[in-house]
Amino acid sequence: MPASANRREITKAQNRETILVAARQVFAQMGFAAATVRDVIRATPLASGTFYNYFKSKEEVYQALRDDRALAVRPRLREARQAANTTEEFLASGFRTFFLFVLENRTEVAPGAEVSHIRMDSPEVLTGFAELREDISAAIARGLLPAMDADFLSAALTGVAFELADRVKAGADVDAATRFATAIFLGGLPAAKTA
Amino acid sequence: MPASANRREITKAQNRETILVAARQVFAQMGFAAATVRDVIRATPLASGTFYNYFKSKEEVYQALRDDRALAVRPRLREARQAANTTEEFLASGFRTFFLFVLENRTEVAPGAEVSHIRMDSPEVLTGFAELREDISAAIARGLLPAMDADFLSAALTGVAFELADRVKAGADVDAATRFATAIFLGGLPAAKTA
Amino acid sequence: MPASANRREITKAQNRETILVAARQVFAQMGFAAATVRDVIRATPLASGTFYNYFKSKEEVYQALRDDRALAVRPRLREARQAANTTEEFLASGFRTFFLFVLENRTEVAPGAEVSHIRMDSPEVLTGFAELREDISAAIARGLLPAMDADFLSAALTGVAFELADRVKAGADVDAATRFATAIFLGGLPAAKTA
Amino acid sequence: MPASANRREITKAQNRETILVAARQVFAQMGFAAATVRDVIRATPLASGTFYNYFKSKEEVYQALRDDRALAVRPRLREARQAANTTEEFLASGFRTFFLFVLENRTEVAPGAEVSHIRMDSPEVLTGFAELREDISAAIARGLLPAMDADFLSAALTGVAFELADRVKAGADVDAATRFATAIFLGGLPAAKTA
DNA sequence: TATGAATGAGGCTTCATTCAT
DNA sequence: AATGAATGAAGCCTCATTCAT
Repeated sequence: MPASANRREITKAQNRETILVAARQVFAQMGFAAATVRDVIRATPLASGTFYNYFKSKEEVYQALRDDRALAVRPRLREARQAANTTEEFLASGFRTFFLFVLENRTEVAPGAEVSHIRMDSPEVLTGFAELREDISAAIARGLLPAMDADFLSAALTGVAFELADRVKAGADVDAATRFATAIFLGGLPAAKTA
Repeated sequence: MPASANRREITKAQNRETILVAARQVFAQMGFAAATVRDVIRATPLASGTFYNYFKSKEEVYQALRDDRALAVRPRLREARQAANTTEEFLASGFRTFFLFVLENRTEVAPGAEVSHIRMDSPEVLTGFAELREDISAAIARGLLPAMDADFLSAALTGVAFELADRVKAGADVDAATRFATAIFLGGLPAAKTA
Repeated sequence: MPASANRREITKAQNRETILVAARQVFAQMGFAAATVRDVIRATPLASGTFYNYFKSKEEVYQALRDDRALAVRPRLREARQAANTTEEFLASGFRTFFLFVLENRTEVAPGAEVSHIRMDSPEVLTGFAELREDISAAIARGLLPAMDADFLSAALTGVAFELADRVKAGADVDAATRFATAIFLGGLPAAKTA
Repeated sequence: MPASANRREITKAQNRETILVAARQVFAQMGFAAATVRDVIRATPLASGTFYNYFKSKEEVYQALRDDRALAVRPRLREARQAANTTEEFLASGFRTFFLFVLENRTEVAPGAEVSHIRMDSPEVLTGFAELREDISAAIARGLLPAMDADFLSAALTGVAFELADRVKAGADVDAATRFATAIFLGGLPAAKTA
């Protein structure tokens, strides 16, 4: 009965997705620490027992959520960086891709909710950071970037990207943010100087 | 009987401190989301009811912890920045002060615990960010920094500072991190180039 | 699977009833004010959480108890009053029905326990009072009762009924109490005169 | 140091009174069952420990409250009944005195608060009921009332008095209520007939 | 005697999870 | 696989009461 098996597969995928979508809203609304499995279930048409057919805990949902996003953004970032032919392209396309992704995926956050930066060491996320370091090393090898501590550079790029992403989420212009971040790394403060 | 009133005051201050110290350890060990008020109380010689004479919830303790730290680091940062006579000094002393503070205040984190960055909008913390922006604007006016978007610059400095601080906590050298961050903002990647 | 759905419904109804029975005993034994939800649960084979699947608080159980009783006695009182063909029948059958009901439903009260008359304004109870007033007005219209303030009469009947019911619960004869109350309303003290 | 001892006595009496007044308001506002000793203390300028210099529990305060009121109304009722020279006077002055007392002593009740009729068997209250029975027996002996079951009559008078008192508290006219209650006991429904 | 913080028992409630249907 | 009520552990918090000052 392949058709029926198929149907079942589809339902399973749908239920998983239903839970993930609900969890994302709930975590955004009340914050991860305050949210409970019950809250996630309640935001769903499913029964409480059904949750456990898909996830073992809210931590696992959270991991899945982050991994999904990491999986979604990683290829885009990789492609952007690897297609770069100049230092400027390497930086600008990385920042721009990240800002656009953040903008697309922003969820309405309840005022007063925590901004939870839960630790990011799931394999999928760690792979994202590893890829950044790899791409940096490759770019240094290709001559796109000067020789330097890839770990420090990766940290600095990440920090600037995340902080400016917050400004973008708050309404700042993607192009302006991209130009600013790129300028800093290309030439420091003098390069970011207002005309 | 002022002496006796004093004694009471002292005990109260000690109890409050006892709770804060315990909370800091507990949050570091198990992560803020997983920690409970009970866990904090258990890490204390005090009775459960006593906790509620000082804080209403674990969120309130968390706020107090952050505010205490913000209050401690803010004057040091301000002084470092305001004493600067050159662009390099402005950047380097700010970064170095922050890295040293983070190192002094690092708490042993249980492996696998979340790194929770709960929302940072308490007055004390917000004041810290506001002070950074003020100091940037003042530095621009003094000619220490070129004219630019103070909001973006503040975000970029903050991002680099926090990310590199993580590396410092993980064992990176304070001087190396300071030099790297300063070089990036002084002259971009070329300036951070390995000799 | 309607049978299985049925089974569940039955279990639910049984649980609800179990709680109500336990609550009634507990309230009678220790008084409503002194009783706790825990006491009610302990008088039950159910788990603590189960209580909250049925009631939100002891107040809600209390309401349910009173409403159940109000629902049980109201039709009997209505029928007794509406079947009356004489003033005496109207009064006597109302009092007798009430006394008998109270006797059937009396719970052993621990000596020293409060007799708590929590507020009686749930819809079911209020409807009981409204029905009495309606029946009084109808009886006046039918000529069974002389024209008078239905509100005052309703209050007087209620007061006499409840107070004499206490004597009945304490062992007084239902017939004697019924005769006395009826006589008072038929002809005042002279009519209640001992032979 | 008699003056100072005196002063102390006065303060003690004032504190006791302060607590009683606060307790009365609190019980009226939230209902006896929901009220806590803490609530009473909070409605007071006194410290929590001070409460226990005067009362052992909220039950004891409640007793004191009722006893104070019973002590206040009892002589008035006795005097009213004993001064009566006719059946009508006996009834009317008893009811009127009670209604007036209730009106003077009514406390604003929070909507939705329980109307708690906690058990009334403190010595002071029981004495009030005993006095009513005594006065009834004496009145029968004096020929003011016909011979009848003093217990039933006491119950009926009490029931009518308390129920009509509720109407009086709700705004009904004291004279109208007195006339109605008196008429019922003098001649039953016909005597209470609207002109 | 008054004060008010400390105590810890214990009531209240929710929660994650199980499991019979 | 889905359901949703039952479970009871455990967190939350208040409370009555004590007691050092």
